[in-house]
Amino acid sequence: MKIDPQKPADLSAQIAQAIRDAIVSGQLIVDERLPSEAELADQFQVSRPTVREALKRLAAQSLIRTQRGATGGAFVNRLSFEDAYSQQITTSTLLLSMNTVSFDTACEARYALERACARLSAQRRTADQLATMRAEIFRQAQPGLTDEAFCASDVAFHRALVDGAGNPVLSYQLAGAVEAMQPLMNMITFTARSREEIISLHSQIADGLENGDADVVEESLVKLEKYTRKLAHDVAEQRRKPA
Amino acid sequence: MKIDPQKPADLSAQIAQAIRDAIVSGQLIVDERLPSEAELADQFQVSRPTVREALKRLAAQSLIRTQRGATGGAFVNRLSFEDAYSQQITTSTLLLSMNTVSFDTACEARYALERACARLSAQRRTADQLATMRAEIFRQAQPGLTDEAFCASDVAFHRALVDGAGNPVLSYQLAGAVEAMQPLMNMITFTARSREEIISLHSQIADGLENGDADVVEESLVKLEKYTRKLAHDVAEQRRKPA
DNA sequence: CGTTTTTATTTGTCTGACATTTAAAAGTCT
DNA sequence: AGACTTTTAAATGTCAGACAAATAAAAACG
Repeated sequence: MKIDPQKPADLSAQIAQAIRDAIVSGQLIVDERLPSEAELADQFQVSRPTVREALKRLAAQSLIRTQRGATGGAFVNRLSFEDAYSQQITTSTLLLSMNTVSFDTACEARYALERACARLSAQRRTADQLATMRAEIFRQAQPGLTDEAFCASDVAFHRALVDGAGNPVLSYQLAGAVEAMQPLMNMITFTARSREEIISLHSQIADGLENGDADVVEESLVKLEKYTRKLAHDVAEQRRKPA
Repeated sequence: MKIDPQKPADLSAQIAQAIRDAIVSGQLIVDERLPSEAELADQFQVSRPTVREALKRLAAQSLIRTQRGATGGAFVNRLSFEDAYSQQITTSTLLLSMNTVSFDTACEARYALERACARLSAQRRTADQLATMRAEIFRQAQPGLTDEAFCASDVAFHRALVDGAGNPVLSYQLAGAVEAMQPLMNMITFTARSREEIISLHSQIADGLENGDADVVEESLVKLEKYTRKLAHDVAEQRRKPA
């Protein structure tokens, strides 16, 4: 691990990159302890605050964890699926909020990905996952449910559908797509009428998964996508002509 | 933006979270300048190094950028698709390398996601994207191509297929799935024979996209998945009985 | 031998300082 | 007055040294 002392600025970024490379290339393995901050400062010929800035960069990416005390230090962190989920969600949410992505584009992507899980989920969903979906559908039908709660339940329903595929890599990849849509979905004020339709389609999906009928699930997802996009379109229309 | 001074450790993490929340919630908008490090230190009642550690965490996630000089400072960064791509790829690669994910699981996820693009890509792929695919197929057929070059070309081919869907959100979500597979693919030593078959399937895909025939594309992708998994299985078999 | 105390190590934080970069302000010359 | 040069101020980048707090091992003690 070497850094170029010629390059002027951002020593901490260079050091972070050097350590990152060492982790990615396998020179540093999971749970291995990095040298202490003082030792790293010596090795890289920089001060301790600079080393610390580098370590914080890595910590922000969940690449290391730190522990205080005598046997403490910075350890190479096993990037768990959970950590990866939340990073993925944060990034996706920001990406959608800070770029002009049309609702249609985001919606299309989300449902295209979700349909990719339909077949696998129809084969593999556990009874537990199916029960979760049924429970969420039940909750969604409760009168007096706030829009936020309805959206959260919607996300939970779709998460269960995705997890039903029994493929953690797939779940990870879709986490962003499903969760990041929630803020966008919140822009649509769900009327009682529109909820009814959505709940009906959710039921069709659950039925399809229960019977292992992937075609029904895919079809219902297509309908759900169309309906969601229509809702968004109507809301946009209303805003244009508020009268 | 407030932090809890009671909680003992990791002030920098709390500060980073506070600023992150301010960005996500829209209190800080793109290209807005944050207060200077000294001012932030005052606001949060901490020292400047602590503030700096917090800022480095945010910089590691491309949430802010910093600029030196009189009118410099930390600015809220517009998270570009490009930045998001590379973060996605890094995270996915690490996730796969640091967890015991079977080749089958990763492969299944990748092709399930890729098939999600097939229909859209058959409708929308540009002539340019099709040309890229044909060019990559041609390259893949060159004798004497190294395994690394073949894999890179394979990735380029699939990237073009995904981008053909004309949905940047979809491209972003799939970047990780496609790129992170490359290290795993490299474990398979492609023989000349296996390349032939892969190239043939690539051609079928390109033909399908050219003719707007999504079914052919999906079918070919299924075949490609099956073939890839068979190759991996054979390699594993050979390793078990090296004689 | 078990419990308590001490000690050493390491991260977390603070203070104060200097270097470097950068753009604006001030000054100077034509 | 206008164009060029110099100065200055503000900000980040870096450093050095110090102390606090946590933690586990070592030492002391009953």
